[in-house]
Amino acid sequence: MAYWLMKSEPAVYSWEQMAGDKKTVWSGVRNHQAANNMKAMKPGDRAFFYHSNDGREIAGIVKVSRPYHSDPTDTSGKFGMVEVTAEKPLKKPVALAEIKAQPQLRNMALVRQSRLSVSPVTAAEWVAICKMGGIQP
DNA sequence: GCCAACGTTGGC
DNA sequence: GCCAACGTTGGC
Repeated sequence: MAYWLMKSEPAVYSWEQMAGDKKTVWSGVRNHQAANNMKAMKPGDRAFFYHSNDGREIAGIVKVSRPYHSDPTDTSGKFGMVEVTAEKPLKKPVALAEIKAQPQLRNMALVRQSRLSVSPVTAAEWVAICKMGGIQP
């Protein structure tokens, strides 16, 4: 069981839409590092749903419901996608500023590589953020 | 709106 | 294979 973080601009696709849709495919990723992270995902893995740009906070949790497979929006055939299902919102969204203020979270991929749209999360980071978000890990 | 980080492209 | 130019992401 691994943990991840997936970014979305709320103006494009928000947590509210994610929760309404129940599940969605994470298409459109065109970065190899992000794609490799999705490749490593297994059904049942969980990911934080992060609002980038406008919001800058973790809003909810999704679960991987289908492993990496080809992305029909990529005509080159190089990139794939996973399918994720909304699990639950955080009781209290966790802002990027709060994450940066926590010494034990300073090494998060989210902080260190701000442009990476799909990044790994360690078990310790997962637990700490769930606690900050007011939910059970 | 600005800019840092970083990926990609293309000339050589 | 190197590197300058350029485009994009995303925080501030």
